[in-house]
Parts: sequence; structure tokens; C-alpha cells
Amino acid sequence: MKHVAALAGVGVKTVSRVINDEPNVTEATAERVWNAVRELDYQLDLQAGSLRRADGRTRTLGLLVGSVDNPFASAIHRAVEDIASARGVAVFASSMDDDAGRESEAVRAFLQRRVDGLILTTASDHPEYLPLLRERGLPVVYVDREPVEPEVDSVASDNRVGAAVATAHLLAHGHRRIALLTDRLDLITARERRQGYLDALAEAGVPVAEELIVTGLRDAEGAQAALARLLISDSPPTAVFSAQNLITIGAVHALRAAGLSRSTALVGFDDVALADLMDPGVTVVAQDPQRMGTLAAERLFALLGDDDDAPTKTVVPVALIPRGSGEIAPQPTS
Amino acid sequence: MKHVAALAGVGVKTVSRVINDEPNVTEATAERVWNAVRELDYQLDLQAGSLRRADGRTRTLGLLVGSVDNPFASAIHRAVEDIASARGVAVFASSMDDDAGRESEAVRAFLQRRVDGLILTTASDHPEYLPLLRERGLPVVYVDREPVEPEVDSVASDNRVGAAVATAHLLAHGHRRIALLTDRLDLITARERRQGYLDALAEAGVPVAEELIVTGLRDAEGAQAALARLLISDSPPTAVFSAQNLITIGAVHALRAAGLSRSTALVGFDDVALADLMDPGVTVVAQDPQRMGTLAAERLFALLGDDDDAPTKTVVPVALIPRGSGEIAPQPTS
DNA sequence: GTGAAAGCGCTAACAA
DNA sequence: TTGTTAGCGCTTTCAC
Repeated sequence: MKHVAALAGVGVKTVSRVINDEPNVTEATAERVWNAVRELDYQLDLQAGSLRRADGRTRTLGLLVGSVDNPFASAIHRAVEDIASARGVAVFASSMDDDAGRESEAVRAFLQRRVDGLILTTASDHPEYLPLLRERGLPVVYVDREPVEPEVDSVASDNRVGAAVATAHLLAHGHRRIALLTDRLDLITARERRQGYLDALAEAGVPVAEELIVTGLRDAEGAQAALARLLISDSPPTAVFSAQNLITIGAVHALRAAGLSRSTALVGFDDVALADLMDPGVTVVAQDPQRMGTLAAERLFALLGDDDDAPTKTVVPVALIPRGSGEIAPQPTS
Repeated sequence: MKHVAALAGVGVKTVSRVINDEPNVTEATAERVWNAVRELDYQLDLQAGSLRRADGRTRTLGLLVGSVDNPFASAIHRAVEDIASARGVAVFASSMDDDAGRESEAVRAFLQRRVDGLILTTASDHPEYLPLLRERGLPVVYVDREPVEPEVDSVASDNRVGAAVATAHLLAHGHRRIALLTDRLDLITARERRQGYLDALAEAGVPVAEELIVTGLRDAEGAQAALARLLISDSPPTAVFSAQNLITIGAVHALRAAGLSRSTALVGFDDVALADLMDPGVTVVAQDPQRMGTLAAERLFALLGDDDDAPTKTVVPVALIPRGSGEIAPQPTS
């Protein structure tokens, strides 16, 4: 900047004013400065500026998700990026693999880089770093999964209702033995989806069969193995509710491998790529990750503005998409 | 840091030494400093440090891809993140939608944040920002797509050979009318894949049918429409080579809609989720984005080390995965 | 409308 | 082993 100032024959402050589009600079001076900038290929150092700037903003934001390569997470990521980049804010993205330890590390890495705000998916009901963020007054919006703590901003799917809708759909098609395949119950989404499943069974007066409930699934392979075991048991399910995208993929594999994909019903939570092209098509309760990302980012920027509201919990509706697999009737037991 | 120093009763430089694990501090002093750090919940400001540090490093890196929510790109992203975070480096990720203008903007945004290095996918043969990066001595590794410029580090798939393998596979199954569906030809990957397709046809002595070559496709919907048109033409293809993941998805949709998925052969370039569960399974030439990301990141860190080698072009092999759709024989013309 | 000086939080260089 | 001082590139404050 010193060099630019020298070349343009002005003071550094004037260069700063021109580059940051501040008032009180003559057209002619500005022109000279821009010429010098181009001449030197000068790029402003935003970091240095943030050190001294009154608001201390770095024009940077931290996004934490389960994994950036999960399609659900990357849809959120893309939406967040679009909102942020339109405002000149860059996004640090990190994956935490649903591990509370990695989550804490990632948040600390964000803090050391002085992000202006955070959009977080949490693997913990009571994140250890939350008091720290509050003390610092750092804006946070949770997305997809939120802590059990009160007073947090969040954007999440209607997990409980969605799971109930999925289960009720299977019940409506005559099923009574509906398996539930879900994540680790220390994750709030898994607990809510299980609750929705139980709600629907209760509503229909169908007793819960504990042997049909498998929790703690972490990936497609685990889900596939778990369902494969259920399918060869003495009294297999006639329908399956898989409560997460990777679990749904594992479930489809298991049904295929057992030759039961046309006879055992399946409804998944969260849409899956090409689910419509499978045979039968995979019925899902679709989330809207793109919208979740957009809402979370917009809420974060509202917080970064002057918004002093009480924390907002936004629930994004889900939609049942029947495609065939969820509409299979129970087979007569042979 | 001043506060920590005061609380621990030492100078700031000692605090700096302790936190950065520099030598020449007594065990006891270090202990006092750490206690003060915990007491105050102090977090080092990495940005401020980089301003003064000899190497000027920000422990930050910029990753540019087509879109962070494309599965191919997000697999690269995840791999890069893993390598980077192991080294204490955070990743800025941006999408450019194969637009050279957005690409330049993103690179400039990275520069303003003083990233230590860049991993870029380019939409341009001669990126306008490249001289700037060279002048600055900023390490860059291109991934997936590289500029035509000489002297750049890159990690890419063996596009030409992969496309030839795909086409040859269809030829080997007796096809002579093989459609090519590909991206905009201003993208180097599209040109190389087309060349591989032409190589294979030439090798087999099969004349090129220009009417079967569709270029300039940007998404699944466009690809679907384009293939739908070809399929109802007077002399439709008996086989299709779709040269990109979204295009493959569009192609599957078109074949399904036309009721031809069991009679028209299809091989895609780049693997697609659940391709193995389609009916028939989708034969693809699979890339290895995870490996590409790992290699690109490792190369970048080598460059950031003392590595003064000439630029390296790494070619990552691809693998044909037969799943059914590519092994369909040409149907007798009715 | 413009510029000089101070200082953001840190690390380099050097002195103690 | 430790502390002091200067200065990284910028923006703030305030004087002109």
C-alpha cells in the first residue's frame, strides 16, 4: 500500500479510502490511485486490515459439517457459500465425522483465524466450546443438528414429524413389522427420528418390536450388514425405515443382495441421488439442504448485522416422495 | 496475549514462545503461562502472527472447484482437507461453476486473504491471474483441469486414455454408432475425452458420425434433452458414451424415459453414486477423486516446503467398471 | 479533501 | 532463560 501511495503521489490513507470506496476523495485522485494499483498488481491485505478495523471483521466464516463429501452436507455448503460470497465473505469448511473431539478442534481452528461467525453441525448435546463462543459474543447458527442447550439459533429439518410421516406411510400400506435403521442415539437427529417412528407406531396402535430397531449405524456398510442380519432372522421385517442417507444406501444394497427389493418395503429419510432411477424407485422423506444452508447463512448475517432478537429455531419442512419402494404391500409370510 | 503475560507475570515474548512451542523456556514458566491461557480462555490470533512472521504464512489454503456440491469435487475437497488439517492448515473452498470470470474473482479473494497456496480447477486455458501468481511466487497445483500453459503443477485423470477405453469397450461389444455426450469444448477435459473417443474410433476403423457428437452440455437436464433428441432421430445411436458425471445421470434418465435402457448401451466417464444398483448397472470409467485430492495437496505442501523441482504433471489412472449397461450388444435395427 | 501518527496482536531481532 | 523494542499492513483518529 505504501508503494501504491508513493507511485500515485498520495498518502496511504488516501489509498485506503479509494480501495475501500470511502467518501471524500476526488475523482481525479481516485483515478491516479487505481492506476497505481493496476500498475503494481496490488491486492489489499484483508487480514491486516481486520486487525485494526473498528468492527474487527475478517470477512470470513467457519462452516462445520459431518463431512464435506456427504451430499447432504455439500448441498448446505454450496448454499452457504452462495450467500457468503455475495457479501464478500469467504468460507472455511471443515468436516468432523460426527466426532465431538474433532468438532472442538475445528471450532478452535476457526477461532484462531478470527472468523466473524460460525455455522455448525454438532455431534454433541452440550458442546464444550459453547461458553467460550458466548463469552466472545461470536455469532453461531447451528444447522441440521443443534445442541440441547437453550438459547441457540438453529435451522433444522422437521426430523420427528418426517420420521413419523415415513413410518405412517408404511403403516398405511399395511405393514406392522417395520424395521428402524438409524444413527448413534447420541446424535439428536437420530433420537428425533426414532421418536417420530415410535410416535407413528403408537398412533397406529402397533406394538414396538425392539428386535427390529437397530441404532448406532455409522455408514452404508454397517447399515447393509445390519439389515442383512435382520432379513435372515426368524421374523424379518416386512418394511424398513432407514433414517439417514448413507443408511438408506446400505439398506438398498442389503435388500438387493437378499433379492427382497421388490417384496420388502423401504422408506428413507433424506433424499439420495438417482433414487428415482432405482428399480423400484426409493421412496424417501426428502430434506431441503439447499434451503437449510441458505436460511442458516441468512440468519448468521442477520446476527452479524444489528439483529438483537432472541435466538430463532427454524424448522424446515420435509416432503414424502413416493417412488415405489415405500408402496410395496406386506408379503404373506411363507 | 498481553493479558496472559500479565497474569502469568512474564513478558509477551515468553507467552509467544510457550504457545508456539519454541525452545528456551523453563518447564515452570511454561506451566504458569498455560495456566493463564486456560484461565483467560485465550486463543492465539494466527492472522496477526502471520503479519510479522518471517515466512508470512497464514496456515491457510484456497481450493477452487466447479462446485463444492458436485460429488467428484467434494471427494477432492475432503481429501485436501484431510491432508491440510493434519498440518494445521485451514481450507477456503469456493465454487466457480466453470466460469472463468468467477474463477478469477475467487482467486483474487484468496489472494486478499493471503493464502499460502492454491489448489485450483480451471475453466480457462490461459487463466488471466496466472502471471500474478507467478510474480508473487504463490504455489499453485491444478487439479482435474489444468491450463494449457507450460510449467504448471497438476494432478489430473488420464482423460484421453479413459475415454478411449470406454469407447473401445463399446466397440468391442459390436457397436458402430456410438454417441458422444460431452461438456463445453473450451474445457480441456472435454477436449481430451473427445479426443480419446476419436482415437478409439480411428483405431477400430469406424468413421466418425458427427451427428452423434453433442458438445457444450452443462448439466443433467441438458444432457437428458440432447440424448432424447438423438434417440428419436432417423438413425439413433446403439450406444452412448457420456463424458461426465452429471451428463451420465441425464443420459440414464433419457434412456429410461425412452424405454431403451436395456437395449442401448451406456458407458459413463466418472463414477456415479448407486450406479451399481441401477438396472442395468451403469458401466463407468471411474476416476479416483480422493486420490487426486490427496496427491494435489501433497504436492502443494511439497512446494511449500523446500521443493524446487520443475513442475510435475501427475496423471491418475482411471478404471473401467463393467456393470451391465456397457455390455449391451447392438440391437438389430427394426 | 488529504495526510501524519498511533496502534491492532503478534513475532523477529537483539539486549539483558 | 527472559524481556524490550520495532514493525508487519492496515485503519483509526485527528489535524490540516
